[in-house]
Amino acid sequence: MNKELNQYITTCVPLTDEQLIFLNGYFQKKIFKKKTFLLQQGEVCKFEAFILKGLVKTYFIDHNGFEVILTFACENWWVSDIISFHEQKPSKMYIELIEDSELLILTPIAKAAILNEIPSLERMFRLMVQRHLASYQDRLFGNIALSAEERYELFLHKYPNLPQRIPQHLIASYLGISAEFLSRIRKRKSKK
Amino acid sequence: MNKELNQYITTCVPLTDEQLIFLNGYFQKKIFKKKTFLLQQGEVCKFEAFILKGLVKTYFIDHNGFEVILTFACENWWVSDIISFHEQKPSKMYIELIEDSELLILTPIAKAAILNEIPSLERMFRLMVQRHLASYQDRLFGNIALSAEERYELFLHKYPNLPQRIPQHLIASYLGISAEFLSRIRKRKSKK
DNA sequence: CGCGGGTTTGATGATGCTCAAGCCCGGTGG
DNA sequence: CCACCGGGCTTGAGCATCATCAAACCCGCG
Repeated sequence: MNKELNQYITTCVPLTDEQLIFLNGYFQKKIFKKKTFLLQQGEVCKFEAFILKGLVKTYFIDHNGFEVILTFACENWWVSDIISFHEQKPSKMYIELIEDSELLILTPIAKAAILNEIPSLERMFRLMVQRHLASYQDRLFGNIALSAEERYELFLHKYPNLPQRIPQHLIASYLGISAEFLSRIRKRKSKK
Repeated sequence: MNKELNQYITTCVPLTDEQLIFLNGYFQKKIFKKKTFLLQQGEVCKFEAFILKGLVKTYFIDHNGFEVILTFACENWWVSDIISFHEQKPSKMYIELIEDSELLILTPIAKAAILNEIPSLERMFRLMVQRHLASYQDRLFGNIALSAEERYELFLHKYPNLPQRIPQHLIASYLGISAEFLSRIRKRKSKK
């Protein structure tokens, strides 16, 4: 039984203790070193993972070979290539650890088994997908409507504890700007 | 019974004729004039709509009062504010018709009734959300990794029949550029 | 101690915006 | 039927934002 997972689940769906026990049995706790790839471009994503400890980035590679960060995920978030996972098609995505991490892994078979037994869990997974959707929607809007500096401020405000854990150049990539320009933004800020 | 809807559904989930008949009864066919708002900022979204005919835009308003187009949707697509609809929370979005349109409207109550009777339809709705997710993901990547001209080419390539139906300045907004700049891109293109 | 990855700084240049004006064209009223 | 209007598209000039490249710097780590 895992406390964090249970807490997360029960904020989405009310479940009995028996159901929680049943369900916990289908997750595999695994530990990974940083810089490990959980998924590489071309592979089919075979997991949804709940993060107990650590920090993960997901990204695409652009046509100059540079990373474009799609998401960061840390404690109490899910990480996966949702689309590749559900359609069992090759992914365009890389998922790589930024920190040593501890994950609860859910395979497609395990997920099917759980949902078969506890159909109301559909709700939790739907919420998970919706949260990702909302996040992409906000970021797309931000990237179009906001300046780089405003995007940075927003990022600091939304994720106050993350910036210390993430190298600058990755934050820059997430914001859609060059590492050099982020450095200048920070300099301007510190002068006030 | 509606042919287009049935066709769409059965490519997602195999259903019996009885199920299709049952299900069709829960959709309301409605006709709207262009420039009608299906949803405005602050309202709770009370529908998911399948488009039989016509063209719709969804957008946010930025802090200068300009539209930022999130999506276009036309025949055989769904339109809704997925998040507002499911959480029954006020939306940040506008949904407005670009053309006179014919829609099949599904209310939260009707959706619940259908899913209660035909649980396997969950799959179709999950696919709908996933397609939106994939689309936002691709656009976010494109907006970061690609130049305005590349984004425009990609748009023409992905939706070859849409550009004729959509005013330039809306396409510009969708691409995240000014109407003037799109005009220049088109001029450059035509010179080749 | 030296190495290497990350960050900073400067100089230069491209991309795309803003503002203002003109143009084209379909719709509307006289 | 024409004149006028208004919205969308184009064009030009000037400018802001942000990228690129190169060099220096910083600092933890082997």
